[in-house]
Amino acid sequence: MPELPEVQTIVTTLHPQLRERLIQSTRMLRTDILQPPDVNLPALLQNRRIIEITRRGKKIVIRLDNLHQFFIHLGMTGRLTLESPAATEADLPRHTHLLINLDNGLQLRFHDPRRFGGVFWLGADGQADIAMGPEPLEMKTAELAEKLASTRRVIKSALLDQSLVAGLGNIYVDESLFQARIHPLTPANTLSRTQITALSRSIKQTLNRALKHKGSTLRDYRNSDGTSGDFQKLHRVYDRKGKPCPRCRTPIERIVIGGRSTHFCPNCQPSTIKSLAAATPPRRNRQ
DNA sequence: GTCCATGTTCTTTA
DNA sequence: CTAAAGAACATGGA
Repeated sequence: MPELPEVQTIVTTLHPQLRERLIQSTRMLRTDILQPPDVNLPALLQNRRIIEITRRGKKIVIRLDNLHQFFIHLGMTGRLTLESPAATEADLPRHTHLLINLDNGLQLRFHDPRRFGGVFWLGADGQADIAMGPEPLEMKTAELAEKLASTRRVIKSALLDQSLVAGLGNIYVDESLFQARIHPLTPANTLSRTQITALSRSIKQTLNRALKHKGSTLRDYRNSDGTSGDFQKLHRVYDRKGKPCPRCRTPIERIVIGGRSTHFCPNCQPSTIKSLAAATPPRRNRQ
């Protein structure tokens, strides 16, 4: 759920509150959210000072004074919040998995009902960005072009692949493709130079607008202080099936691509492949 | 009961 | 062999 704008909002909020803080104690209420499963996280964090908290793709990376680091991934429903400690553990909200008590009397909490997220210990040598593509806000158009030329997958699926570009998810891919006027089923390696230039710009603009509004809250996402994002009000296609396109009033369509719901305007985002039907002819019986 | 969900990874198929 | 498509993961809300 949380994509780059949501994760960045959390990191931006948390950084000034976490930097220089001493970790006094750590409590794991569930151990199956930790990777690798055999590390003793409470022992590794005890009396360590947090140097900084940063973002890479959708990962929240925390670096300690001994140069060890770990990251938290929020998956679909994860929350990372800073609050006053509960009187007892029974008072904690259901699905709270990790508590980190700080020397300013506050408590960092990881909460995740579906548990698609988790805590990943990297230690001194682990790298947070193995198999991750460039940061979309920093990538050059040529970089995007090179990545897209290397795959025949449809553009919607390609942009969701974190090894291609890191940080985009279902919302911002749909919104970016709409702004660039690209049909989501277009094979990535058939995009024109002009389309790639437009896409590169659209991705950055979309993410920057979302950042200004502190992300999109559809259901689960909250900032670390519990507040919601605002950007869902400005979505042009995502979750707007049947509603009029803000540009041409044609009803927004919803289709499923790679198992993910995909929203687009059939008029503003025409398929450039003249006949998608002809490109994938009806299957004939073999032999 | 059904379907759907802001994500990733493992398995199967081509 | 590799790339791509599909299934699986776990919970809750409509």
